[in-house]
Amino acid sequence: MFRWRKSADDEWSCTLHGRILSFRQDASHLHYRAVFPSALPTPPPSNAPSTHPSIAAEEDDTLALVRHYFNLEPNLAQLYEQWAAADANFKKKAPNFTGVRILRQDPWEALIGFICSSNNNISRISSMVHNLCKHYGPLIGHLNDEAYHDFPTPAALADPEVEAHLIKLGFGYRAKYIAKTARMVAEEKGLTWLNNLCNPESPIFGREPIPAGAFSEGGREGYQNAHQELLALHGVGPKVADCVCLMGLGWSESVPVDTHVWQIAQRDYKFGRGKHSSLTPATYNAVASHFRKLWGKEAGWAHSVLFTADLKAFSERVTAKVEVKEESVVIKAEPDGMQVEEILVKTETAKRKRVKKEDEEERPIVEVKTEVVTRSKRRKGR
DNA sequence: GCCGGACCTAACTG
DNA sequence: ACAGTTAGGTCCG
Repeated sequence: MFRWRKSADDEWSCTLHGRILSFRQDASHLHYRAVFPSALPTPPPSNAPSTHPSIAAEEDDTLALVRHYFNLEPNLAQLYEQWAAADANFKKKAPNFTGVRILRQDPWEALIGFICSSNNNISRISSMVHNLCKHYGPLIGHLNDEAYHDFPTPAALADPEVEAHLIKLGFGYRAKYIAKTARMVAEEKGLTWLNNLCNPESPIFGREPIPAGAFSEGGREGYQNAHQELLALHGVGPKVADCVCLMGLGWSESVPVDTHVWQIAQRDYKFGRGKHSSLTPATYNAVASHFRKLWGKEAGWAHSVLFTADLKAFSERVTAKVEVKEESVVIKAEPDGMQVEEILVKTETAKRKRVKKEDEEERPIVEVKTEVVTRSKRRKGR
């Protein structure tokens, strides 16, 4: 999710499953197009007569991929109602705060991305992930003269010289985390090990859903197991493990407790005193379990909504404080579909710019709930 | 199990 | 100009 970039006015692009996906949103629809690599590495030699072989509509899985990736199935309104009914603070802090969905990202990419995220800021995380793709990921194609690479495989990052190179690229101490974790996954545990930690209800793209176990305050058994297993990797603590569980493995009850959530827990949920005065592993579990008990099986989703709402409120307080006289333009809603981190970057940079440079003309602000996906446009060749 | 400190980096703060 | 702080933590002793 740290890889999405603005490819044009009002258009965002990223590689996904071997193709470049671009999105544009208007008042009623989310438009997408997919650009496939002109020369696939393994083209079936049997049917390669045409220089511009178009993919038959039946064979194009892009729409299914998009639906899967953006996790569009769950009923947002119903869930918001449920969370608001169970939690007065949620009701107060996150009303009408639509447009936050939990992406179903590739487990391996999520793992490395969140290892990069530790004690770090989003713009640097993005550039780090971008550098991983640029130097170790296969080239998929170009868009507006910009190269688009896929995320590197575990084997590509397991190369012995990776760590030194990443340090040169400014990864800091995370270079070692990435190199070690890549070696463990590539040479020891295997990528299937990681993928098999997925919630069977929302498996990696292309596989059939299978019911998962029963929900409890500590989370389903599969979730607890996945969280536990991930902790064995270097650079993966409880928070990163939960991020991977939630956004890479589809365990919706996972509640990542970072410093910000910890602040919220102390301020609004009576944590931070007595036995839970500091964020120890025990406190971490208590906080996460408390939110699971409160919000239920989709606790991780509710957590992201509350988190985003809170950060936005904070951001607006800051803006109001710095820029007292200008209050005409207010960001009203986030574009749907983007993952939380992505949203936060955009709002914050937008606000910063406005405050500092009086930069007008930011991204158009749309109040939409996009549930409809239409207009498949496909391109082939170059 | 719980604490305190170190840890890469870049942008921001006083 | 420049030390201190912060950013969606983790590891080590």
